[in-house]
Amino acid sequence: MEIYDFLFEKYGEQRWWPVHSSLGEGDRRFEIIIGCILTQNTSWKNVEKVVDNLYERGLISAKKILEVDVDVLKDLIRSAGYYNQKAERLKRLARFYLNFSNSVPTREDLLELNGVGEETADSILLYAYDLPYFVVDTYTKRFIGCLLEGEGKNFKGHSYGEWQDFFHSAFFKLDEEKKVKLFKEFHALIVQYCKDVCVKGRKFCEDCNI
DNA sequence: AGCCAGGCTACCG
DNA sequence: CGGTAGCATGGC
Repeated sequence: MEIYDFLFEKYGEQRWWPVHSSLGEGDRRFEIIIGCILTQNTSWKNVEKVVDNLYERGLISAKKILEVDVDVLKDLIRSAGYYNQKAERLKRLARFYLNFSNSVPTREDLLELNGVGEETADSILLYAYDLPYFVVDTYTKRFIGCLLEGEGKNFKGHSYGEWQDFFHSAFFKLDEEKKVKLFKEFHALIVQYCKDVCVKGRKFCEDCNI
């Protein structure tokens, strides 16, 4: 919690989602899901263009994504990279989303989808469905691995679940609503801190006050 | 010019 | 099982 407070004071609220707050409830959630897929191993800057692109064409909608021709979709999401894979993943997620229009998918439901791994599943559960799953990405591993095991290692040999458990157990006392709020913000703050201070390929540890 | 970005799958030993 | 090549674009 001390680390969280430090980061929040340093950077403030991160406001990741939604990108377009004028969307209706359901589409707003779907926009988050789209973002989770598109940003896989891709800078958010490149993804943002695509999200705006889709928004302007009224395609932030599971139904519309299913209707649009897959080659047209590929062209629209081009700048987010891996467009062949990601177009198929968006189609699968759109169908999935409609299937769960009256219920909430579980983590296992999400992981059954081709193109959804642990991080993407947790991002969707946390940011789109407001469920308390801490998201572990490469930044998070670098950040917390450095604090727990020392700087300069590659932090292999730990499973995704081990990293996640560290955060879950640290905040087990909070009620669900507070966890969700904190997990969303904490993860985004860690990303910001890593872009700013724990920059890959360079060592700015002398600038690290944590 | 080269490395990196809010990963996942398939396939290898 | 753990480890890794391939996927692709744009920014710095």
